[in-house]
Amino acid sequence: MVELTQQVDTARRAPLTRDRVLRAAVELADGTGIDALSMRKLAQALGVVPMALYKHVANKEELLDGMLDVVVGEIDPPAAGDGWQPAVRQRILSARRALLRHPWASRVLESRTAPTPVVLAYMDSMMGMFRSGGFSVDLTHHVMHAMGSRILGFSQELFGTPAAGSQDAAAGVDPETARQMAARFPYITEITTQVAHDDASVVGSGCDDQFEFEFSLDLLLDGFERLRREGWTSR
Amino acid sequence: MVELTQQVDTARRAPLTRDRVLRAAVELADGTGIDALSMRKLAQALGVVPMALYKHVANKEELLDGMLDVVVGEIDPPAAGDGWQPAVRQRILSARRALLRHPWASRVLESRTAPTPVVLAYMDSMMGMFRSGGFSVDLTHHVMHAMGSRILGFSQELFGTPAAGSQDAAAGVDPETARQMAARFPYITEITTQVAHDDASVVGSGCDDQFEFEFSLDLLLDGFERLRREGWTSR
DNA sequence: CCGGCAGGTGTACGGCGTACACCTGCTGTC
DNA sequence: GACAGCAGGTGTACGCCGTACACCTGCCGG
Repeated sequence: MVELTQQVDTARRAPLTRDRVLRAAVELADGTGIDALSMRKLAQALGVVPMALYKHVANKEELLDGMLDVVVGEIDPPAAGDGWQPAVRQRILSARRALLRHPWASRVLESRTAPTPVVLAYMDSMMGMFRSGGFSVDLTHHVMHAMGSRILGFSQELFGTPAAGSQDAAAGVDPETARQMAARFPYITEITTQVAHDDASVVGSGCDDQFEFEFSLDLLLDGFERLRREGWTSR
Repeated sequence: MVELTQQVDTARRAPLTRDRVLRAAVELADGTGIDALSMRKLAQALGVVPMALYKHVANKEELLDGMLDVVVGEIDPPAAGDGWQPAVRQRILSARRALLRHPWASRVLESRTAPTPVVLAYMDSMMGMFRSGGFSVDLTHHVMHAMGSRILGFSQELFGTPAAGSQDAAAGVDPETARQMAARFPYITEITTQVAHDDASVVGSGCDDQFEFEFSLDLLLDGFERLRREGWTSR
C-alpha cells in the first residue's frame, strides 16, 4: 500500500537516481554530441530542473567521470585461454568497440586528470594480463606506458574525423586549390592520391581506421613479445 | 615625420597585430594555464577591450589554431645526414621539447578538428623523412598513423600529471586506504611499489616520462625499420 | 504525531563567446 | 588642403554556461 502510494505519487516521473542521470547523460551525448551536453540540457531531457542533478552528482566533472565508467563498463572481461597476445588484442578491440559506440568518450577521457576506480580496475586487469603472460613487473610497467591511450581502444591520431558537413578531401576542392596543395605538401598529396586510388569503393575519408588501429596495435604487441622473449629490462 | 607622429599617437599602447595577440595568448596560457585563457582575460592582458581581438582573429577557435602554429614553429627543422631513424627520432624529441615548454598545447592539439597549414607542413616534412629513408608510400602512410600524436612529441598517456596540489602517490595516503588499494588493484600496486623503490631519488610522480616516451618511440621506430627491410606492404 | 532529512525547486551570480552598432583617426585621391 | 573610406578600437547587449544558496515538500522512523 505504502509502495503503491509512492509509485503513484512519483509516477508523474520516475525518481531520479545517479544511475538514471548517468545513463541519460550518455544517451544525450551519444545523440547530440558531447558539446551539446550541458547540465541544463540534461536536466531538461530528464524533465527536471537543472539543480536537481546536483543531488546525484557533485558537479559536471563527476558527471563526466560517471559517464566514462558506464562506457568502460561495456568493455568485455579478459578472455580465458589463449596466449597473452591474442587475449590482450581481443580485449583492446572490445574496448575500441565500446569507444566507437560512444564517440565522445575518448575526448572526455583525454580531458580527465585522475582515473576513477572503475578505470583503475580496468588498467589493473590489463596489467594482470601481461603479468600472467610472463612479463616482468618492469616490462609490464613500460609496456603499459607505451600503449598509452591504445589500452582503451583509441589511437589518438591527430585530426580524426573532418567534422560533419565538410567536403570530401578528394572531391570537394577546386583544381586550383588542389594544385597549390600538391605543391606545398608533396608527400601528403602522394599518399592521399594513392589511398584514394586504392579504395575507390570506400566512401569515407579514405583511411581504414580499423586497419590503422590494428596495424599499430600489432606492431606494438609484437614488439612487446620480442622484448619479453629477450628478457628485456630497463636495468 | 609622419612616422614619428604615428609612433607618438599610438605610443600609449603598441598597436595590436595578429602576431602580438597570438604571442600574448601563448604567454598567458604558459603562465596561467589554458583554462584561464579567455578572450576577456587575453584582452585585459593586452590592455584592450575584448572585442578588439576579433579584428585580428575570427574567433577563439582561430586563436587556438594560431597559438598552435606558434608552438609548432618552435620545432627544429629536419637534421641533415644520418639515417632516417636518428633524424626522425631527433626531430620528434625536438617537438617534444616544444610541447613540454607549452604544456597546454597537447590538449589543445587534441581538441582541434582540422589541421592548420603550418601543422600540415610539419606532417608533410615528416612524411618526407620516411620517404627519403626508403619507405614506400604505403608504409609511410601506415607508419604515420601508427605514430599518432607521438609524431608531435606527446604520448597521450591516460591521466598525465595528477594536477597540482594533490598528494604524492606514495606519501600522501593513509595506511588503511593503501591497504584497500593494494587489495583492489594488486598489479598497479606491484608496479608502483617497485617504481617507488627504484627511484628513491626522484621526487616526482615516480615515472620518468622522458624514458617512457623514448622507450615506446624506439619500439615503434625499430618496428618500422624491420617492416621497411622486409619490404612490408598492406597488399 | 512530529522532527528530520532526502530530494526537487527557484532565483541569482559571475563568467563566457561574440553579434552589432558605433566612433575615431590615418590614408590615398583629387 | 578637403574629404571619403576604411582599418582598428569601443560599448553595449544577448544567450549560454556551471553552480551557490535558500527554500519547499512529502516520506520515514521514533
